[in-house]
Amino acid sequence: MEIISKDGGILVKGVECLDLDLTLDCGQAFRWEKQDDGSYSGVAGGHFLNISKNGDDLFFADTEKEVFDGFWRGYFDLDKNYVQICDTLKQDSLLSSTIDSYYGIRILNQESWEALCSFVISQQNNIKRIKLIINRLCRAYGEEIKDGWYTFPSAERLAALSVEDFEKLGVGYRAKYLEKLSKDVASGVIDLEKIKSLSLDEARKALLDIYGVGIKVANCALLFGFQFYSAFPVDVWMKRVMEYYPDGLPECFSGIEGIAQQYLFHWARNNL
DNA sequence: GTCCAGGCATGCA
DNA sequence: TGCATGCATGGA
Repeated sequence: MEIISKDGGILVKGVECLDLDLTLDCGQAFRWEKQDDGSYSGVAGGHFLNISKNGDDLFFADTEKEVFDGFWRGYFDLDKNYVQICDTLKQDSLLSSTIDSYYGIRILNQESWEALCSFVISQQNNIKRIKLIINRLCRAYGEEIKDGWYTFPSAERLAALSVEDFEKLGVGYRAKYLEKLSKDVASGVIDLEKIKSLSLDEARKALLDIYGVGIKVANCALLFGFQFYSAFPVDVWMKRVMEYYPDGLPECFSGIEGIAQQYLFHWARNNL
């Protein structure tokens, strides 16, 4: 991997196992929009980004080196060896064919607050509508950092909202969960940074104490927002996949269960 | 009109 | 501990 400053952005050469379509539009992040030229635009970590891929070259448009090193490099998990991970996972026969079909899915290291909120909204909901709601939330309460592009609102900002305010965004019965979650994170009753430092089991336990967070939402948040690659979310799609693993998960998933899960989730949505 | 979606809290046994 | 039920909304 070679990193070059070019044309006001950052060019990363030699990026393997990264497919933008599969990674940015697979139901782990909800704020990326495909552009007519095939690139993706979105906001994460308070930064706007347009990203494009040409062969093994990845281009971060209008991006300073500091922001790339400080945020995007980690967000796209560029320092993890996904080629090796995929080789390991392909010891499993179902994943072997799945990875061949959908090569290049990565885990995005999202901010814990955004991930937690997003997956509370995701429950008993479909991906299209999750995106719709989160878009409304950001437009209403986020900060406009580029024309038409808004940040994900902070817990402090959302702590000022009432249950009715959330309901107006169309979140339905989840409004009461979001209202309490926002206030508790803003006040420090829930400390997301501390949860990051815990073991997987302890972190999961802490998330399960949150009103509106069950085992599925907790595991999604752990995987996508707290960097626990062993978290293995099981939703309605993954329940169907689990019939293929009656004896439990294979040994080769160990430590990277979450990455295996992303491939299986994608396979299930396209084949079951 | 009916069914379903990256489920959860609640009540009851 | 495990299971049934209600829950908001919008797209298919």
